[in-house]
Amino acid sequence: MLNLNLDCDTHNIRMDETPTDVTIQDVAARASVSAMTVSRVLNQPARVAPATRQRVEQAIRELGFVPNALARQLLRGRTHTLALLVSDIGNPFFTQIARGVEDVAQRNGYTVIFGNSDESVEKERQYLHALLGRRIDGLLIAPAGNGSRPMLDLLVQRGTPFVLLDRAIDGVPADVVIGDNIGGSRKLTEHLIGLGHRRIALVNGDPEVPTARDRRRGYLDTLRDHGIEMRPELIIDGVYRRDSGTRAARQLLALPDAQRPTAIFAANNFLAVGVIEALRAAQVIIPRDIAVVCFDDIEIAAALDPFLTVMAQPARTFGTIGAQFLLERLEPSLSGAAGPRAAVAPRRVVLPPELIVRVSCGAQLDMARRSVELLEQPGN
Amino acid sequence: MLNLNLDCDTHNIRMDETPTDVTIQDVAARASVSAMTVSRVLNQPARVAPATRQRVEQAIRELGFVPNALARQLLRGRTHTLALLVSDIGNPFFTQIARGVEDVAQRNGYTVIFGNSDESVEKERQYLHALLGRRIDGLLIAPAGNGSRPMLDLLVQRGTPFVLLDRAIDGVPADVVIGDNIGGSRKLTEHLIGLGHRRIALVNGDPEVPTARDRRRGYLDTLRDHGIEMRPELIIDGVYRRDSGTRAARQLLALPDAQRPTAIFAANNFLAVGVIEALRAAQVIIPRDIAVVCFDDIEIAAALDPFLTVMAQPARTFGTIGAQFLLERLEPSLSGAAGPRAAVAPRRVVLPPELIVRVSCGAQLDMARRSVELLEQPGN
DNA sequence: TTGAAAGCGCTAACAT
DNA sequence: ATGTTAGCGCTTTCAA
Repeated sequence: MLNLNLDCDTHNIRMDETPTDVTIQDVAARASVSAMTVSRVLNQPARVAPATRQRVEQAIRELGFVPNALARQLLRGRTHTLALLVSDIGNPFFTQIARGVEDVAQRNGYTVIFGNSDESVEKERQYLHALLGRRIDGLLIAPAGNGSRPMLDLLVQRGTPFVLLDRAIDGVPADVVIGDNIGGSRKLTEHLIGLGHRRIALVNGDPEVPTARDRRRGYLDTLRDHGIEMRPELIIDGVYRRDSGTRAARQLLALPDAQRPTAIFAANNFLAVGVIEALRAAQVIIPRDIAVVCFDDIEIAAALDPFLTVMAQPARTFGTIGAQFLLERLEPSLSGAAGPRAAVAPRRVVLPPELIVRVSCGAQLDMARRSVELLEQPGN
Repeated sequence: MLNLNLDCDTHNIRMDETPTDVTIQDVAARASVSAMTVSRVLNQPARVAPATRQRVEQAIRELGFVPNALARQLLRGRTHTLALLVSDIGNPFFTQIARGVEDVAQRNGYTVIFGNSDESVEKERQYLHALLGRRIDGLLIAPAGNGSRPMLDLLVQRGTPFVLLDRAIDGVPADVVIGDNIGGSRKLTEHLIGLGHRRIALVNGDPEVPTARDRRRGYLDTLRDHGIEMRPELIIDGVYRRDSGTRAARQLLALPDAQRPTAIFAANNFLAVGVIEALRAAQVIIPRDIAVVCFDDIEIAAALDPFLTVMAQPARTFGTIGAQFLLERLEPSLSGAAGPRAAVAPRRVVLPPELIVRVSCGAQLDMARRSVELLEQPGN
């Protein structure tokens, strides 16, 4: 695998030369035209004589000229750049959103800057400042929490359109794309109740986070509707992280037998993984000893373990719709030839999540067969 | 959950007013100083009289002034922006890399633009052009394939430093951060051979992709070293995607009994998931009927299913090291007060992956218990 | 310590 | 169809 460089045209690295940009002037000189003509070839090719155009295009190619977008942006006041600020880039939910945003943006000639606030309002603030400095045209943001308001107000003040993803914030006049956290939470809880569970624990994230609050609400409402008493010791707050789930599960397992839950509702995918880990470590069998359901999908895991019931959200769609909202504000022509200055009122879209119950009789038999044979010939 | 807006200071949306930028001039006027003074307050606060500075700072705050980075960049020729172009943002491997890059960049005052080439050289080309237009200072790229060369040559020509991540490309004079795909592949294959397997299938990605080529090589070399005959029908090429894995597994299952593999080596995490799905669908028990190992980690899944042996790569480190390489080229001062113009030769780092065998006797017993009880009381 | 002038690379608005 | 002028918002000289 030793690769001798047999290539002849390998360019040399000239780190020493002053990295002078190839400008439009250079191209103009090379093609014996004015800078304006080059500019026109770039922006309105039809308005340049074919012969001239060809000459200019060749010069561009020969010089490897790539127009400086900064200069254009400075002049036009538009950067054709969007930004997506999420609270956890490691979460597949946000990754999917990113795909959706990137897709729509790319198709419309926009570039996307991704940022990761790590659930920290401070980091979020830093990012926003950098992004505003870069004069992004619009922002999609999954706010770290209610502490994000001041920054959002600044955006409003500056007139930079933005879209709230996944988490709404009270009183912020912006488009919102969220999931039905209360409804999804209700369905998940009802699913458990329908299976006969009464002592259902909720392993939740930070109650400051809107989604966590709503998931808790759906859980509580459903218990109440079914006349099941809410038990404080079965509700554990934390953060949307694996270790938080592990800790919560341990705490639940430490309860006296009579109080221990028969089912655990993990309010988030990471929490669920943590919970499952802790349960296995404690030799607790899912779902025999304790059942587990979770809000958010764990796509890959679910493919490997059919015993996980999840509430899956159409994450990618969060991104595409959010990006479309933004683009409609940026280019009114896109919003279906709308009125001239019809300032669209903030929109709010609630995307319904989907309950995915993968377990089936067949799967169970499969699992049974699997483990029975397991001890005979381990081969992994 | 109906949120009446009780807030009084909610700013109105003024989409109609011309969104005139607050400029340095505005601040200067407000503070009764020249633009230069404001500029200095921003860049070299120490060189401004405290009294003046305070006045300026207040004006900045009052006007909500955020300096236009575009103008500064245009002037200075440096954007303090890096770009990360990966081939699949949905892959946790690249997500982890992104975290690493973002981390280092942020800490050094750089912004990162993420791009997703979707394994398409054409999309990659479009992105690169947009990025060059934006005058990024440096690029980290997991090239889509050997077809990426022309673009990389352009980067070399322009003198924009870049780092190749995960995939090296012959004859491109740039820093490289890759994993030991051959070595990792060998270990994985040896693991299977050690367990007694002889008919080991390889479910691989596109042979055009360097990592796929290397993983194949490690597999082949190991078979040869152990005197095991390579069987063409057991080597299936495809792409690094779940459905490709599913298809490959089906194909393998369709082989006559005598030829069917006893173990499958999935060359990538997504392929592995597809393979596992297909096997379960066919009532094939892992690892009794067929063992499965895979290159790349499937972190979450592994937490749920201990029967998966994987070759995990330190993805995040790929990102941090890559970003550091870039920054060292951009700001020589970072590279340990190196010589003035010591043009560092291209560096090549090979990060060793780690074999993770999670299955244990305890886990097996756990699984056994689990399924035995399963049919009695399903509760998920 | 502060200011005036010039210009980064590009394009809108006028010429021609 | 092509060219000229001016200036986007900022910072680098050079002066005061």
